[in-house]
Amino acid sequence: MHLFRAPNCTYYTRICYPKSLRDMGFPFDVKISLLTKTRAIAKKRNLRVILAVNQAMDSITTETVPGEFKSSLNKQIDAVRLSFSDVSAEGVPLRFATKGKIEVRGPNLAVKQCEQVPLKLALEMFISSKSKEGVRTLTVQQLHQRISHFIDAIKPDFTDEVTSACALGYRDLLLDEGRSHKTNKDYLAASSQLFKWCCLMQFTDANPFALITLKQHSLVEPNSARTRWQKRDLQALFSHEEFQKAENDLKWATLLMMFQGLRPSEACQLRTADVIKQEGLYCIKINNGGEKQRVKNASSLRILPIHQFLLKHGFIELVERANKAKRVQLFSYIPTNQNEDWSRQYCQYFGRMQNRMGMKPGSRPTPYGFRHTFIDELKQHEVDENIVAELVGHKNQKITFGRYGKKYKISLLKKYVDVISYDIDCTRLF
DNA sequence: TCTTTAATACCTTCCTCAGT
DNA sequence: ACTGAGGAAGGTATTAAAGA
Repeated sequence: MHLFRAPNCTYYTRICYPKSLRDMGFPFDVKISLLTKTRAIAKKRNLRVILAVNQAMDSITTETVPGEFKSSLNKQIDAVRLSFSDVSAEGVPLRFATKGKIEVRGPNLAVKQCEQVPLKLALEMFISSKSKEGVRTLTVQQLHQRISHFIDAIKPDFTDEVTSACALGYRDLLLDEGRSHKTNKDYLAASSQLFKWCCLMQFTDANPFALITLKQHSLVEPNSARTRWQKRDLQALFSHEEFQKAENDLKWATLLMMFQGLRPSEACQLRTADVIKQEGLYCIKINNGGEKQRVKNASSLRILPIHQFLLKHGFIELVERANKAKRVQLFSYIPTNQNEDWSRQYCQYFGRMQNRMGMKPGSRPTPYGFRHTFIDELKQHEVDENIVAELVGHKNQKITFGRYGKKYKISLLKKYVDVISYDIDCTRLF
């Protein structure tokens, strides 16, 4: 019997049976993994597991059937592991020394003393704590909305009233209400987050949502979740008078998505200064240098050579005109409402235009679909996944640091953006 | 043990509807 | 046309489990 340590504090305990037992027909050994914050906690927990296994082994007689013993041992080990949930990550017991009295301190919260914490108060405190984490306001708003949905449905008054049975009942209710699988998962995750926080605050002993799952998997294939634009859709769009008479901003933003694979918001927030020259080639720099300009995440930062189609139809001239007019933003789109949503105006104009074209919401391809189309076209042309990932700003974990870590040359990327060709007639567009 | 793959948690953005 | 609200999906990081 020995302990060894694996990276990131996963501790494995491997228990090898003594030879005498192996001779009796116990050809297996037991492997237990424990994930903890510190080595000290892992050691303590391992000792408890080993104790349980030792006790079980002592009960082995010549009558013991190996298969049955294995399953009963597994149950005992699980029971020990489950008992760890009464201990927080730092190894501090969650139970109070003075049970029932709760003391809360926070910058904006007076010291409170009460027998139980009202759930709505806990929610407000959680939300206020969450909004300090530097996440987008919409994220916090969405969390609030989804947890409120749970509270309104089940109507518990206090944090410690919520049992796993309540949580399960709520799950069933969600399943009846007919949202998508992923949305249901996110609803459950929101409430789970609240109770996780309640555990840390010592408002509750356990997270009632911890073991609640949805089981049935989403039937939607990940790569067909949103429909791409087929070539005939693109041709129909280009030859439709609604698109031809649309504002230039809308046309150009659309072209940027089609030919460069930009996200709608990335196209809408482009500045004139983001069109640069590198290695002698015109490029678009996706960055967060401007006022209110932002990127989705670190891997979104990238420099893209501009596609020949855009060059041919006057993209550089457009930028130069904007420069001459001393415009900071390339387009007239501005981040609207408190969410500072850059793509909203564009997406709404585009959606209304599609309505006029007779394309029905829900079944029509959407602006984000241009990005799917871009990626899919490159995929169909057997372009290396790493190249595509870099063009669209995805993180690619397959590239090993130090070996393939260098960025591709702009001239190489240029060769690949130009692979895009939709073969559409655009003589009347410009 | 070490590596690879699958599942989950969490955050951000996009899409649509209804009210004004 | 603009907003708020809520549903839906995209995407990364972390964690669990399986494989070699």
